[in-house]
Amino acid sequence: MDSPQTASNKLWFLKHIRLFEGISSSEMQEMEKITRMEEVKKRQPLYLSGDPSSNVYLLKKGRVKISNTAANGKEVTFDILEPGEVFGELETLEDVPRSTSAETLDDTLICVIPRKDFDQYLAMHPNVTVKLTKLIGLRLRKIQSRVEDLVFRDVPARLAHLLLELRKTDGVTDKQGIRLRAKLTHQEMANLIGCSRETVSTIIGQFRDQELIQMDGRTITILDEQKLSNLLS
Amino acid sequence: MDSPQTASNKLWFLKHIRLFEGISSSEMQEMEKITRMEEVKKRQPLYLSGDPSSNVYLLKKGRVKISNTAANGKEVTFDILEPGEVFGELETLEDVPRSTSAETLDDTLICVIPRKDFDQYLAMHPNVTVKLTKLIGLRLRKIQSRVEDLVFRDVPARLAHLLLELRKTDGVTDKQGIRLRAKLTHQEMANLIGCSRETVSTIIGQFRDQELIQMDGRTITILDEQKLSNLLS
DNA sequence: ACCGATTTGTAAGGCAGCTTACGGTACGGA
DNA sequence: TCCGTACCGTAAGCTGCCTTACAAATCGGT
Repeated sequence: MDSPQTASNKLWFLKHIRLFEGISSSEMQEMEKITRMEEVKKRQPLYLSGDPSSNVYLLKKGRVKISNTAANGKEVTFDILEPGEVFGELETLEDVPRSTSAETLDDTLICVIPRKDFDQYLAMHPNVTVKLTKLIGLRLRKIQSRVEDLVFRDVPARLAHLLLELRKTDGVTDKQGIRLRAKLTHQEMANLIGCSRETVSTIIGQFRDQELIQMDGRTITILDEQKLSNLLS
Repeated sequence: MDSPQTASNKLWFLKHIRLFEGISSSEMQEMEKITRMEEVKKRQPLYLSGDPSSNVYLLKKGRVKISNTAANGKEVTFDILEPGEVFGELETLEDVPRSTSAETLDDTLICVIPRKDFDQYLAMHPNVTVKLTKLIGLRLRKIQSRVEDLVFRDVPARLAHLLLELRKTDGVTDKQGIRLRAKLTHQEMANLIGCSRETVSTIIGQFRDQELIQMDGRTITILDEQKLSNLLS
């Protein structure tokens, strides 16, 4: 087994971070110098809304949930990040408190970069800054489409949309259909599409009855992608 | 009256663009060279969703609405831009089709920058790139809070929130309270908070009855900011 | 100052999805 | 393999908002 604590391994991991796609390896080496690698167990908070924005993170292994919780306990999930993503950089750019919380969903491996070092690094590596701008731009477009979903679509359509999105990042084709590795709870799906847990249960049940999906324990398999797409209308 | 077509005036305007806050005037001069100034009458589309992303825009005078329309004709408004904003740069960064539409609300003055020139300019002016990243970051946080609004709050709270936000960019204090220069129709407010026009009419009526706001024609004056804030809870 | 076009006010009826409630099921740690 | 805890399924009742409908008011261009 590789030991992820070694510097050589850190470099190997950096290659798989989207921020460094198309970036020279000497520039990655410089980034390597300012990062600290950490293993974080599942279900651990990395930061909470309101915290000072002292670090930027690179996700190596496992998934991280970016969310926010209202006073009454209700939660929205903005994104579930897969390995390769940068996160936590938004607020550090302006040095304002965290506007979201981040929590690991699995046992993860993350790189931690102190805010100041990240700022300095960006100032010295303009092409990485351009890449970062593009990544933030992609995220903006993604969340714009979340707003459209909430305004234009009802819950069945939003849920179908979620499943079809998960298929892209998380789907594995097998004999019956496309299996989603995600294993989200109904509550987590509800937080992603903005509805109650009970409604997700009901609609998932309808999808199962209509043989659009199949459930094996907590694993979802998409059986009929076409009919699911039709629900988006 | 100043003639906005002259180069000297273009430069004067650039100083008032947020993207160039803290940027040297020699760098602004270079930007000046690649821009084309245009006057656009009110209610004109600048681009539509699906169009090729050929230009970036700087808004000098008047307001521009960034929105999207569903197949059934329903519309979401993502933002109403005030003078000083950059827009249309998101999709040009990646050279993908427009994901939103842009339309003037007033008679406007805009600067048009061809995509390639903007790209080149960014490559040569890293500090402007950093500034752009920060601006896009701010927009991302703004739209995240729109998602929170849609999920956490009911229509009265969302409308109160909208009015309080408009007060920041658009509010003028006068003897009765804070007058909003915006003059939005109920339909436009509905598109901003994700509800029907009729519901806005009803809730605005209730706010008036409770003397939280006052209406003079299409002008809204906030009478009791405190009580309006309480509605956000 | 006029007139067509746009916007506003209001109200009844319907329904999607929330809330409340509770029993059953699966999971994961000891 | 047991047991506590978390998650799931389902259903009845409620409600906030949408839809439909139409009349009144206001706007803006000539």
